[in-house]
Amino acid sequence: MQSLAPSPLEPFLRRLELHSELGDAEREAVLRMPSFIAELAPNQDVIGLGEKVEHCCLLQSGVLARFGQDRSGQRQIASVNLPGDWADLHSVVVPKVGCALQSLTRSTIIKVPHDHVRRAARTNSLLAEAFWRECVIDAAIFQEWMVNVGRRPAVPRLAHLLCEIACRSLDGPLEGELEIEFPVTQQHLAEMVGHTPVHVNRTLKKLREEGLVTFVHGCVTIHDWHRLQQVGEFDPGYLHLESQSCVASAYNLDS
Amino acid sequence: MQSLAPSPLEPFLRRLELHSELGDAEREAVLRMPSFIAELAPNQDVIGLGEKVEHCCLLQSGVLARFGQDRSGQRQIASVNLPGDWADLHSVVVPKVGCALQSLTRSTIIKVPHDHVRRAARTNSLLAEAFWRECVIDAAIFQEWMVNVGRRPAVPRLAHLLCEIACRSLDGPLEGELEIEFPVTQQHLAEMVGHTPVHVNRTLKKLREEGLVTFVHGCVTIHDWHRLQQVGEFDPGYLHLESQSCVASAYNLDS
DNA sequence: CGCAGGTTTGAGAGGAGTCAAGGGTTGTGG
DNA sequence: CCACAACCCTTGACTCCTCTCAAACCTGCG
Repeated sequence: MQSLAPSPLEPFLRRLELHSELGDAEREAVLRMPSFIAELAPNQDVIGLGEKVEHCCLLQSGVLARFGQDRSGQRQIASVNLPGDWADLHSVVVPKVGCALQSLTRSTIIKVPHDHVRRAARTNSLLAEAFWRECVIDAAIFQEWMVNVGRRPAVPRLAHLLCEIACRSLDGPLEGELEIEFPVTQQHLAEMVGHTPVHVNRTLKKLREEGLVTFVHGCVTIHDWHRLQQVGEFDPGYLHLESQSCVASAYNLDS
Repeated sequence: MQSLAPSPLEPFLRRLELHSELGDAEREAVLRMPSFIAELAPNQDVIGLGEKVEHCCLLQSGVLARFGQDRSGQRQIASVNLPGDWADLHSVVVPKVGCALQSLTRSTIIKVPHDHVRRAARTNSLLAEAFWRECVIDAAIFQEWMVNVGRRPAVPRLAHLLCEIACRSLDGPLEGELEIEFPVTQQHLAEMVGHTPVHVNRTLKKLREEGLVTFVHGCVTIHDWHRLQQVGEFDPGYLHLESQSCVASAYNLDS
């Protein structure tokens, strides 16, 4: 790999390469995409409900959430983005999605025009496949959330969420006591798990009293990772964090 | 378009073309993919939990569901497939997904080896994009389900589900009284909306008493489409059933 | 200091789950 | 042809989880 000028897209390229084998051509294509940095205040719309967008957002720092809402205005967060995520890569192929995208905290994003992403994908099929794969992994996380929201009672439900956040924030094998920056409000947690803020508060209290987790000012302290994982029925497989865990023999199609 | 030998994949090609502009090369590439028909009894696994697959399934007739489960074995259906759906296209790029795929009723599927789908996508970037787009639309439906399961009380929740099924089964504008084949049990409905079968039964009773829907032996009769849509807070936009509703200027990248 | 936004706690109401029993259909085997 | 089992649907009574409403308490900030 030859050295390229440092690009703000580098961490995002690394994310792609976690799941897909890319060659120099693909790497260059990604790093050459034009990008614009934007700062976001907390609770600021990146994409409004039903809005049609022209570029996609990569999250550099902060927390973003995609959510829908019911008629009464109650919001349900369908997914959360952490630094390093291609937050709305899907909008490249479906520019008008029913979900809004909002910052939960002060965040900085990198905007890349759809045209360039699409062109890169059109001229480079391995890259197209990598993008496609990222979107599918995203969807796998939704599915896990569906199970969480649809089936688990409050305590395991919140535990599961916190386990996921821990795995996605930290890397490497987790163990013992952990501390995670996750600067969202209990209101936000409620919107993620499909409960009311009041009930999330009581659930957090239970988790605290069990000596499992403390959540203060958006700082999550997991006191016993193993036991929390038990309680949350959490198995990190669906996150596909293992390098190449899902790459399907990228180069074996020499026919 | 020149005439090609009739292929069982034709309806699935049509589905792709609903969302993506394809040329003759792409059409041929799809229709030339080898395919194997398989029959499924009700409640038969197509893909087991955590299994790794080598071909993807297109649903010709019947109903398929993708579901996860919590530790106690409670199942949550994350999505339902109706005839014409590329049921697990996503498995082409992520062959090991955490969700199982099962038939809910007697079904017939068409299996296409991953290799061939992947090869078609690699050699034809418009097709790759079309596949990617299908997966993203799938995910948009998950998101809507998240809102449904996470936020709506029983009656609107079930109403919303039935509205979606109606829109996806029938085509054209809906109105007045409708009848839909949806041969699943109340148990299955419960797994879709995240409730118990008993509670689904009571909810169906309410819908019936309101004169909105009758569900008998897997046959759904919607007595008042407009009002059901109201009750279910249903807006079909997310299904992307309008032709070309999400195609992003497929051919405007002549650079 | 006073205000706003977030957190904590309580009391009461209501929605959904559980357990259990009875009723219909369908299909199979005697 | 009938008996029986299996499966699904239906209903009731009771429990429990979560929501609602409301008040108090923090904490940071203008």
